[in-house]
Amino acid sequence: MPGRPSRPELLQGTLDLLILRTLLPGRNHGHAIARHIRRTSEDLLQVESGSLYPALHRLEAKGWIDASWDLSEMGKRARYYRLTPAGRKHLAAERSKWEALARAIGLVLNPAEQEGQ
Amino acid sequence: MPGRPSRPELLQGTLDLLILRTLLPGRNHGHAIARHIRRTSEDLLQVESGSLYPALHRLEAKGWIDASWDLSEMGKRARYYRLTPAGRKHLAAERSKWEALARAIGLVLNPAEQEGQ
DNA sequence: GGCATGATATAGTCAGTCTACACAACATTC
DNA sequence: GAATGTTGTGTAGACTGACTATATCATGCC
Repeated sequence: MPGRPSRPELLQGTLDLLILRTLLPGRNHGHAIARHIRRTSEDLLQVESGSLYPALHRLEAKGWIDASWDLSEMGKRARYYRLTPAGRKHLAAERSKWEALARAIGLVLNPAEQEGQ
Repeated sequence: MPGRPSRPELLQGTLDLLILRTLLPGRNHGHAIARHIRRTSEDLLQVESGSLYPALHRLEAKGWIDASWDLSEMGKRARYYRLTPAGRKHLAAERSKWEALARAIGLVLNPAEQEGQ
């Protein structure tokens, strides 16, 4: 019986975005994707395997990425994922949705101090 | 039987933050809180009542806000909410959590282009 | 009476992240 | 050859919280 989950570190939906972005320069496998996200976020974002793999399967099912087995740099079998053309488009769309959302929330948190109530 | 929900506009957890922030200058009622969020976000964020009221009850149950009945500017009965001292602290904490998260995601989306892999 | 508006509320659905485990393959070491 | 560590993938189950849809009530107005 799994214990009490503390509330999610990551906001729902952003993980897909981070994974797709990580795959933009080229193919990669799950473990390395998680590592890359952790490192580029300066250890702020830690993607656990219980979030990572369901997300990868989800993205593959939707056709944003495709996968094939290969060997990792360490010589272990690993599943390499790659952005599909559709995934590339989707990434661009999700990215601007994120920018818009972050900006909107920023507006509420720090309003532009217009006059007129 | 409720229909198919399109995916959430808002990311999980952010609504609480927006509500608390809206109450920072002073007390307000639900309808007006939603209106304020919509306006200050330039209509990007639309909080529906099915999200709003559960969130208000949740925040009240946690002790971040308290409530009393009164009359709105329009002469209708309305439930006015006010930040508690604990809520004020919680807002500050949530706010910096949001800033950190947004920054972390920004780092992954637009890495700082350091040399070295 | 009928209708629009302001305001609060709840039921039920669903997506997605979390914790906690499990497991396979290989290398190293004793 | 047994134990151990590392790399890598995976699943089960719980939980949170936002969504759609709908209901209710009061007031003002024609």
